Amino acid sequence: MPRGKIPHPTIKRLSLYLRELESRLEAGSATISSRQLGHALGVTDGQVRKDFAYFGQFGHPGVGYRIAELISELRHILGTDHTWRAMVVGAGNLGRAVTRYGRLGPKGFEVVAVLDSDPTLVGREIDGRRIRAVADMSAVVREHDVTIGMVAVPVEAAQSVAEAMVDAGIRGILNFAPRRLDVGDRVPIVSVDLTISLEQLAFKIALDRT
Amino acid sequence: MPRGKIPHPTIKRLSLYLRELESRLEAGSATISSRQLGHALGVTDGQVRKDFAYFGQFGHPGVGYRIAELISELRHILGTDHTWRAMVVGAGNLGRAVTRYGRLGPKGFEVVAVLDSDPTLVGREIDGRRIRAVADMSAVVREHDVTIGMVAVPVEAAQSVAEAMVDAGIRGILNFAPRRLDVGDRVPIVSVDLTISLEQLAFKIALDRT
DNA sequence: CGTTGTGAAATGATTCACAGCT
DNA sequence: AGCTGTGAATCATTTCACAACG
Repeated sequence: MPRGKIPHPTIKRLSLYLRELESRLEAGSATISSRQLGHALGVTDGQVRKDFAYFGQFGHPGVGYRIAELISELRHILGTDHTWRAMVVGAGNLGRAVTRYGRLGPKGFEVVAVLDSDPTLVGREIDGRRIRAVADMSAVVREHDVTIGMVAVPVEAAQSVAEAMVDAGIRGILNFAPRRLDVGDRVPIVSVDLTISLEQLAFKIALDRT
Repeated sequence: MPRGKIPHPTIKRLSLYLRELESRLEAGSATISSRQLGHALGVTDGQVRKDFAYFGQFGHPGVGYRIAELISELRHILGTDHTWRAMVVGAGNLGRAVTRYGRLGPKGFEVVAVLDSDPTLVGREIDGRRIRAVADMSAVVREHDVTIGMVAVPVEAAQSVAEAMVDAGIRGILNFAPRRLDVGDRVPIVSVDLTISLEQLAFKIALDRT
């Protein structure tokens, strides 16, 4: 669907546009101009128009963008116009928080399984889902047709869990462990690292001071 | 300390370099070349050298970079050569997970307080820290000399908590709520949004398919 | 030697500015 | 009148390539 090559920063902004648009639709707005949308996220109106133009012509001259329409387009582009089935590996604090995280459904994601290697946890329930053994990962992936794996285990176990996920047929990994995972380009990985976010914040605070 | 203007992408990589270097130091390595370090993160050797060159001359021709030395330099640049005191607002699943997150100390961060608005939670303990009322935020910030605030409340409360943090004298915000926070440039904000990370992953998976 | 530091060249992303549509 | 879509110009970042160094 994309016409030509898409800048990486554009893709990051697409999600931010979508979040803003959903909030405005809920608030009752029907249309929005590139100027208004850009202002909300701190980018220029031209940037907004260019970002969308990589994927087609979604706007209406003299009017702006119809919010509901643009939301569908963006969901289609991001691939969240259908639901992705995800599994969480690691039922510790973080795994439980992610599993119980609400509002994922309307965004196109669903946590369908939770796994842990601790035998005392296996069989318990989190938010209505019975914890399965990590050893059963392949079966779980098959049973639930899981496409996304979330790594929420201690850092020492993260690499081997990631490899097991790929072997089990997962298509992408969301990594919460504070280390680089090497799966040799076999599936895409997105990482969320608390300490790295904090470092970025610390740097920005120090800049402010100057 | 920085010579000239620093590209934003460079700052993001600094944290990644640091994480890799700490892991290699722990594994017993003493030096590393720009080639090896770049290979580990998927960037070119030239990129690595240029990134460091914005801040000074840390390498040794014919040898590479001495890891321990480079780690100190990076920590100094990022401002994590001293400890930042942080407070978590919101003692739900996520707030508890963040509060109990280990290994923050060696990275230069410490969660010194946890707050919640639910009176039935106030007074309870999380990981040895007594939960305080959100109404006492200013006092907590003063008592513990808190500089970083983490927003771990439901999305509806996020904006007002952020404003309260700024009023209480916080210097930077780490936001876990899935919305944009507006504090009018008064303090820097870094956001961690699970749904946005998942969308980015979904997009990458869809690309792979092509 | 192998490896850094760094200008110069190439590539990539953003801003500008305006024709054209409603 | 108001706003989009887009080529051209500007600005930012990365890559190249090589002199200088231990």
